[in-house]
Amino acid sequence: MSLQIHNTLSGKKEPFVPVKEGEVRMYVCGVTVYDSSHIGHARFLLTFDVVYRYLKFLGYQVTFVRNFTDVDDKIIQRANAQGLASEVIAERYIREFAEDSAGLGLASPTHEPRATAHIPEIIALIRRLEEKGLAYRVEGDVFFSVDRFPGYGKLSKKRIEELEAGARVEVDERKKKPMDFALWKAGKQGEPSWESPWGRGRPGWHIECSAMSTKYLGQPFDIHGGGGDLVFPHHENEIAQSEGAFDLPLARYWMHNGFLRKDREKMSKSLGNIDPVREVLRRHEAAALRHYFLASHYRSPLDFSDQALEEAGKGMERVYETMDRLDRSVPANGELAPEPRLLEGFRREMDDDFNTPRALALIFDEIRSLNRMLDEDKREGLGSRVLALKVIGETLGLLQESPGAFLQRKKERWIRGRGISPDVVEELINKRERARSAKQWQEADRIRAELQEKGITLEDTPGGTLWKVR
RNA sequence: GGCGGCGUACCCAAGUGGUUAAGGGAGAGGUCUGCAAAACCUCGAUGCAGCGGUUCGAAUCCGCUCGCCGCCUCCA
Repeated sequence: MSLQIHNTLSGKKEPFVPVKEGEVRMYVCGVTVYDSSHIGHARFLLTFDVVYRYLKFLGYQVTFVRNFTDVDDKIIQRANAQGLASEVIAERYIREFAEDSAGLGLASPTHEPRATAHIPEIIALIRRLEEKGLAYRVEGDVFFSVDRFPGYGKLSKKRIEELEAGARVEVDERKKKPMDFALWKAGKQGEPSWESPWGRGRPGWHIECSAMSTKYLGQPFDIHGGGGDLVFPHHENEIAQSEGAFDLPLARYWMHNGFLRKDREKMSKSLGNIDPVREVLRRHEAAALRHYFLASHYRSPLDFSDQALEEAGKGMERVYETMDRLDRSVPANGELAPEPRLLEGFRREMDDDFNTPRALALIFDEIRSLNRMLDEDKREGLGSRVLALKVIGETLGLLQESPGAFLQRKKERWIRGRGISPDVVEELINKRERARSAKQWQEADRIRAELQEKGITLEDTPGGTLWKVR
């Protein structure tokens, strides 16, 4: 069995066959940089981060492109509201995005192109559409004519007539059809604009992705991804533009992730129910967030809550505790190869449209089994199994840091939040140690209770007393 | 109105025709321990929103009902 991917185009899982053997080219629609990324963005970012990592794990040479939309109505709005240039706003949030991205432990895409750096390509593409009679100008604007593209609606399974009937927004009267969309917008005072055959202006939203994906990946390329809300109209329009221009499919596989919800409603700016990535990362470990996302399938809707994240964090702690235990008791051995059975199991699950919940289950089964081996002091094959576990963890983007570092940071975060000094804790532990060696159990237990009161749990191990936070 | 999705144990969540319905969190009992903690072991849905139907066999297919959500407008 090989990799199967659910393709929005067909609505079914299909065997994945790349255009070019051994290579995968994928494009994922990124963010519009007018505000901080929120946790809903984190879902699509992590979804495709894992897709990217897994394809590499399978041995493909992957070219991964994720763009920034850095010219757009909302950026302009925001810039004007703050009396700043729109480039300043875009720059600010691109920088923030890089920080969040690092915080989330995302692997860097091959290219992260910006719309404003591809104006010539965009103009060339629009000209081509004009020449082919798929676009028309009205004053300084250029629109795409959906009537001239027969496949319009094939991705979102919509029919143009029905869209017109259900149109709820006021239509620009200058358009031939209500569903026609802007490829180029005439420049206005106080907006960024570029010279073009149609006068000064700026690109419409959808055209940048067509121009950039084709530039970096060619056409057709393998995988095009994004959040489910981009299916219509964004991706539908990309298809119309690119396929209209070149008479070739744009992408073979279209992948869309489900939404993150809060209190059963989609997270969105307009509802005001969003949590910025940076704030969530202040409260929770990135690994907890990742576990939480991976524990459900990428296409399912998922409800966000701090409690769920808390629980996911506990699971990850168990994993890291075990890894820590293994690091301390299994000597590193460069000669070992990762245990193939475990890797095969992982592949079997992931090949089924990236079934990360199953893959996670595999990890936890393995964690239990390894702990048991340590408990029973059995060591045969332990090294290869640990190695395989690390490979899998890395492929899912989990286990990106050493267990020691993870556990230490978690402790420090907690301590800092409560203004407790580690020195004081250490001192109490020493005091208890003395009481214990004198078999003064009452005193020892009193100290334990005192620390427990503060949320600190003691763990007596052969190597001494360890402490951990709740 | 059109299109699509969801409803599985206390909570989260896999599984979409066939041995015992994954896994995580919480809970109960146990092993270990001076006592704990951690780890491990055991237990936990005779049932998968409800009702019918197809089938030798259904959580899984079909129909209806109830409840929830998304897209159709900027949105990951």
